[in-house]
Formats: sequence, structure tokens, C-alpha cells
Amino acid sequence: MTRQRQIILEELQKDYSHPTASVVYLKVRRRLPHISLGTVYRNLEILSEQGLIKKLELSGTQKRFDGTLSEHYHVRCFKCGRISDVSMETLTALDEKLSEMCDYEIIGHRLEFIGLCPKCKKNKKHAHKTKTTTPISPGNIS
Amino acid sequence: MTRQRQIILEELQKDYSHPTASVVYLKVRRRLPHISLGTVYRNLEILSEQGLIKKLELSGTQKRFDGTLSEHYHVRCFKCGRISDVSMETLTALDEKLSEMCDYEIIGHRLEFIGLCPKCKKNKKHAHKTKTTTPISPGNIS
DNA sequence: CATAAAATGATAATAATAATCATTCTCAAG
DNA sequence: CTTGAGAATGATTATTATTATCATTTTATG
Ligand SMILES: [Mn+2]
Ligand SMILES: [Mn+2]
Ligand SMILES: [Zn+2]
Ligand SMILES: [Zn+2]
Repeated sequence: MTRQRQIILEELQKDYSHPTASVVYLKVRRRLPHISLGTVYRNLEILSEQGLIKKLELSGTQKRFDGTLSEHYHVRCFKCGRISDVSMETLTALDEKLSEMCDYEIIGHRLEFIGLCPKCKKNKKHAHKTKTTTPISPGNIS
Repeated sequence: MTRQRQIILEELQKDYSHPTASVVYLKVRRRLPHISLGTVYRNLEILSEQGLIKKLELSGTQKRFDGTLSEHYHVRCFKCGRISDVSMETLTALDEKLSEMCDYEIIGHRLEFIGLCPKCKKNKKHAHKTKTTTPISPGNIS
């Protein structure tokens, strides 16, 4: 566990926003100004292989990382790209159900909800009053 | 509806393998040898905006396209990357359930099963007999 | 200390997709 | 049938996220 890896892990564990690799890079750079982006990618990969973090393959172009290890689903705001945790029990029954219905050996599933986050809901209502906020393309929040 | 767009649509409608853009390109090129890859991307985008095909944002690095318009889920073989249709009713109740549990306005969800396809199941059993098949990286089947 | 293995930072490479642009096609109006 | 505007094409370049390479540095271990 190098200094770099330790700090990447720490920053991820106190960040509940499911940051992308480049966001992690920006945060880590505040403590290690000379760290390389490649080192961040490399260590995010290693940490997720070791089971210390989770690599999320959600929709959007960029992968996201999660310091919370418990199994849970996510919601994505289709307007701003925010990812939030969902407190819904894991639907293992789905896998069993499908196992009987198809010829694949089912080992799991990936479920992601899509919606409009509270902030974007509010902005939508006052859209005529407030000036159009720069639309953050989902998956490219920096 | 240009000749190119028509043929792209036709090829997709008779292909149940959820091909990637580059696979569509290869197939279409058999009928239009001078078509450009850019034209394929452009038309797949337009056709999906028009609701004539579906653009699938599944896991893996490449987008996939589906000529079947009815709502359905998919299974991905984690070994070979094959995508198959799943005949399970759409779980709209999940969205309503989550709507009451969180502060997002839920508009839908994305569900993808992961498993081992019949062919890979068979290969696994005879792994000691047959020589190791070139592992097709998921998302890069050409 | 020696020294082998692992990790780093800098940089280049890859791969999928999107953008650009001059040329060609389409098709309704005259 | 011409014609001219707008759409679409093929060729090419650009973008973006991620991975690979590699010389140098760090780390762990006897
Ligand atoms: Mn989470
Ligand atoms: Mn399908
Ligand atoms: Zn939002
Ligand atoms: Zn398979």
C-alpha cells in the first residue's frame, strides 16, 4: 500500500458522489500535486480487484468508483448525471427466475434507475426565472 | 430514407445478435462496398432517434443496436460477450416502488443480466479436451 | 547493505465515437 | 424537364476515456 494508493482510497471513502477517475485525480492532486493520472487509473483498478472499492459500470461514457462496499443499486439523473445510492434490497429472486426461463447460467444482474434528481427538479420548475444553467453532459462532470 | 439508411435498417432487422456499429458496418458493406463507417454511425443514430431501431447502452465498451422494438431485457455472456433477449415482463413496479423511497423523480430503469451462454457452458465442460478458444474480449466481436 | 519486485510519472497508444467538410444526391417548385 | 436548397454522403480528422510502455524510483526483505 503506497502513499498514492492509500490517499486514493481515503479520498474515495469520504466521497459519496461516485466520482469518475478524473474527479478522483483532481481531488487526490490536492494532496499529491505530482501524482500522475495513470497512477490513479492503475490504483483504482488494483483497489477494485482487491475488493477495497467498487468499479461501477453504469451508463454514460465514464466508469465510476464507489468506496461503499455493500451491495446496492444506483439512480442516475438523466439531466445532470448525478449518481445516488438506492436503498432497495437486492433482487436475487430475479436471477433465479430467469435461470428457469432461459438457457444461460445466470450469475447476476446490473440494475440502474434513471430519473430526475431533486436539484434538477427544482431547476425545471423555475426554468423561466433562472438563466439556463450550463447543461452538464452526463458522464463528463468535471 | 436514403439507400444507405434503408439497407442499414434492413440488415439490423434481420440480425438478432444485437450487433455493434462496426459489425453493422461489415454486414452493410457486403451490399454497399463503398459506404463509410461514419455513415453507419450517423444513420444508426438517426434511426434510433426516429424510433425505428433501439440503441442499447449495455455494459461493455461498445454500443449495440436492436431491430426489435418491443421492450425487453437482455442477458450478456460474460465469457464471449453474446447478448440475448430475455422474455421477462418489464418490471414497472420497481420504478413506482423506488419513487416512494427516494427523492428522485424516477422515469425508468436499465436492467441487464449477466451469465454464461449455452455455448460457453459447453466449452467450459470440455475445456481439458478442446484447445483454448481465442477469448473474444466482450465488446469487441468482429 | 544488496537487490529483486513493485510502483511511479511521463508519455504514447488504442479504440469507440463524433465532428468537419467538400462533394453528391434528392426532390418539390417553377 | 430544369433547378436550386437542403439533406446526406464518403473521407478524414478530432475527441475522449482508458490502457500500455518504459526508464526511473520506491519499497520490502534477507
Ligand atoms: Mn453507491
Ligand atoms: Mn434485444
Ligand atoms: Zn440532476
Ligand atoms: Zn458465451
